[in-house]
Amino acid sequence: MYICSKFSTMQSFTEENYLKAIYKLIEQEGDVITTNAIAEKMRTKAASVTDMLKRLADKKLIHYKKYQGVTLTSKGEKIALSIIRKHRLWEMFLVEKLHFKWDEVHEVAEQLEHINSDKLVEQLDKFLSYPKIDPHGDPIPDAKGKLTIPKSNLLSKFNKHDVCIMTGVVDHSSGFLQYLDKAGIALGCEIKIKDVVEFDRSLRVVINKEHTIFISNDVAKNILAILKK
Amino acid sequence: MYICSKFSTMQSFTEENYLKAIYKLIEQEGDVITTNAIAEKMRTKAASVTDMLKRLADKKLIHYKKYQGVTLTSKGEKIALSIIRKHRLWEMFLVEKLHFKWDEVHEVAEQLEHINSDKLVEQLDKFLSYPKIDPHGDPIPDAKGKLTIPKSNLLSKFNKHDVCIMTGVVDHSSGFLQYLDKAGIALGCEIKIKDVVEFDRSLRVVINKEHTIFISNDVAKNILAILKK
DNA sequence: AATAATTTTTAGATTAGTCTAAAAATTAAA
DNA sequence: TTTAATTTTTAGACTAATCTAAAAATTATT
Ligand SMILES: [Mn+2]
Ligand SMILES: [Mn+2]
Ligand SMILES: [Mn+2]
Ligand SMILES: [Mn+2]
Repeated sequence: MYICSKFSTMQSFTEENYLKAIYKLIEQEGDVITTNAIAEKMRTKAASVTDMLKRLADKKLIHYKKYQGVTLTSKGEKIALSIIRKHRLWEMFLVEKLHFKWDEVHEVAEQLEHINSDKLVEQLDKFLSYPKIDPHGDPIPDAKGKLTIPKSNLLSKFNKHDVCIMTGVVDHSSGFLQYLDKAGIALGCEIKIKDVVEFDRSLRVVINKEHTIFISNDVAKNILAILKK
Repeated sequence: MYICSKFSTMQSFTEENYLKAIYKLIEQEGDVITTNAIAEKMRTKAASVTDMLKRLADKKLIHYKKYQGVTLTSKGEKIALSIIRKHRLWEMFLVEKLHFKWDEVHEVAEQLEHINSDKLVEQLDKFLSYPKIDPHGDPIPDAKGKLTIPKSNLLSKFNKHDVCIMTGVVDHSSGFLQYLDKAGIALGCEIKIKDVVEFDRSLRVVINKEHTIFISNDVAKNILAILKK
């Protein structure tokens, strides 16, 4: 079932989701992506993935040779980036204009990212004053698909006495985001590392010069930050 | 392909569109709707409609007996109204917040109306200050699905010397809406009928006490209005 | 280098939604 | 009240996307 049968340039929701999944796997895993990795990310079976890979290859959206893994063509990458752009702009809209919390936006954005209208995206971008990052600190590709990756590090990599600014998260699950809310940790807040426990690499930190909390290494590995100033 | 396999209450886009089409046909044509009428409205074939009617009947969304036509169950009507509510709220958003023109919103709203999130709809409604009508003058069902139909008449039914207020359109095509723009006729403007030509029932009218134009009976039959004061 | 384990692909089936062509039922006309 | 025209339904086929089970290819281990 096609969204719009009028134009051959149209993708189904499913195709768009595959392209996005492949893009994100390449972004984190490396250059060539396996069938199984896609199956896991898409929560489907390897056989279904193989089917889809053939179709995407036919449409020149991916480079694919049997048993050799997958990369995106520039056409495929362009589509993936436009989906990511829409996802993050909609998340921004939901938080900024409709007062959603940052742990409530992802599911809805998963639907909104497939709405097809260039004018809608550009006007939405303008309405939001051309945001550079989304509510989770992830960069928003510009209209041309250019994405400027902010260079931050895992909080777990910083040292005692470092003062840093929280810039993003690795784990985007609502569970983790709600934990951060409770801990008073939000995007842009100051995190001063008071102590690093040798034994388990857990941290004692001061948030916004206000309150002191302990965070496990597991948590620290899912927080992104940069050194202050 | 279901949008969300988690809940049995979920409809596919296609099912939602059929329910909406049946609702609108009942609204204008009368109580019982034929297979062919649905086929025409959905731009599909009668055989496809019969297939779908069986499925909708299985789900208790319509009352359907072979050869006897279709009506909506209250469950089916509730879904139809929620789709219409979303469609009109999104049109309002596009015009009010993203500065779309009234002839540009329908296609995009056709996509947005299927986004599934109660919170999104209620927050959007609030963000727009709970509008009662959409950019074309059509009433927006409230959160409970209650729809208050504004009682207006075709401009073609009014008489010489009547002064009325434009409240809506029958034809929603962008062609007709663009014609109205050019003629300076917009929702809420005053239309004073200066003359009715016997021969072809065309009208000479004054818009907003500003300019005089001639409109054919064909046009007048597609404009809704109420008497001023 | 041969065998075992793993990954990937094929084969065949299923479901939603669509189509055309033909059969059946209803409605209109003679 | 038969016959003709129209409407609606069935039958059978197609596509996209999915699945399971089995075959083939690749990679790892002896
Ligand atoms: Mn997200
Ligand atoms: Mn995000
Ligand atoms: Mn509309
Ligand atoms: Mn409208």
